[in-house]
Amino acid sequence: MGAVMTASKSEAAYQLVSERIVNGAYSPGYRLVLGTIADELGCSVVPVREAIRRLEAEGLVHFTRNVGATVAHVDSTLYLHTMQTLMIIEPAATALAADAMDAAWLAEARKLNDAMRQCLEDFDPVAFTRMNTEFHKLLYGQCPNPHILDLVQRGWRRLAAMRASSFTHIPSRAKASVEEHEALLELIANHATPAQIETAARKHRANTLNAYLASAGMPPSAI
Amino acid sequence: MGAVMTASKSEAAYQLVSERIVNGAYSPGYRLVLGTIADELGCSVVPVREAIRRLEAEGLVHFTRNVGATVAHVDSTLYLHTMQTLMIIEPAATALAADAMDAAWLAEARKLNDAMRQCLEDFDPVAFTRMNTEFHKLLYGQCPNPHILDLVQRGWRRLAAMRASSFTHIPSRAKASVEEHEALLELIANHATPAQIETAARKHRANTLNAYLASAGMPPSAI
DNA sequence: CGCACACTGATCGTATACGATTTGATGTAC
DNA sequence: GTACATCAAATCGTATACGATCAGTGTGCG
Repeated sequence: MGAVMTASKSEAAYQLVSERIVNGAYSPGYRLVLGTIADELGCSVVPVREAIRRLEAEGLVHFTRNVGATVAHVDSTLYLHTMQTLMIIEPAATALAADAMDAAWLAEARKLNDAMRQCLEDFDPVAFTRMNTEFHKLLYGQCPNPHILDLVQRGWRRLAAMRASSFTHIPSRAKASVEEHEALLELIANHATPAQIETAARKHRANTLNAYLASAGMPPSAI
Repeated sequence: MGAVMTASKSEAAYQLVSERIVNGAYSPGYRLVLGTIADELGCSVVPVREAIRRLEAEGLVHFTRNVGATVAHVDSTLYLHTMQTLMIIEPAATALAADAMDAAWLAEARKLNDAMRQCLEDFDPVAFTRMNTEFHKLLYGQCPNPHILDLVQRGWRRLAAMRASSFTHIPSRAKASVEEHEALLELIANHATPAQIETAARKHRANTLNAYLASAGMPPSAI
């Protein structure tokens, strides 16, 4: 046989719905009907229900008793809250991952950031966004604390779900972003302390958040 | 009627098991058998299963496919990771809640911290721990970002589950803790910036974490 | 004596079935 | 024309049932 049937149907349902939300195939507000998804997967509603509840815990879907589930609506508040959460956790994850950032890691990160710079010249925002996601994954991916790593990943998944619905994109930040990445890598190359790395990474995230806040006519983040 | 039957059975199962884990009635390693819990609640296994999976997502229980669920084992690593996560998130939540800390709030917090000081003199570690939990809840409880608030609460629930199994208690930190609380309240009373509040609150948490690390012969936290 | 293997009891995973609840529509009174 | 009561369809929530899987046990063979 090709693939080993290790995954449960509940897991399959989770993967399917999750991916579709992150991809944007299911837009915010989309009604998730248990029976429909169950039919599509060729299983009964019980595993689907479990998957939906898991996605609810992740904040990707909204669930109302006896009514059903919908893909979570994206509004400026939700976006703000997600960005704020990431602003706090991701830099910490990055700092905690400092030990794992060796020469090979640095080379890869620099290569990726250079590719992002190239995207700027090519006016390719789609590739830029994809690479930016990859770059940040490189930053926090080696975090040795699984709880923190999980929180960061969930945050990025939520962001992806929002971006897929083209909620927000701030082109004016792109150039500064690449430069801040560069500065951060420089810090890391010079063996800055984890605390310094965290500060710089948070600054980077705060700048992105504040650019959004400014565009929405709101005051900058307090922290 | 007394209570309105708004809660589903799944919710009831979640509440029951959750409370027992946090209380310590179910110790780490305790085997959670769906059928047994279902009988106890007078319902079938389906809602219980859903509750267990939710607790798994929270990190309170460990789940193995086709084998079953057990209350998550507490080891030094898990404790460390949980403390580290709280060290990062709770101070941020506190800083974000700064706006809501008015005179009335300050009075209540001071009263609680004074009561903690009294517990020190009375050598009452149980009341001290309870009040410490309350004090920190006061600190982060007004955080306007629901995601962050949720993360902090989950962290404290995990801590409670560990403490219930008397995993750790560091009496030598108690006195310093009260004094650090005092200093933090002083900062807040003097209208320090959220960033300053976050720094002080993180210092407080880092001290607690480092006291544990030192007692375990490990190096202090990098951030 | 130790190891491999089949067997068994317990438990999980999911399908099916049915009652409970909500929603939206229809009809009627005002 | 509007507001409200009533009803039907859709959907959810859970009970029950049964097949699937795993840990533990006993037996036979090397």
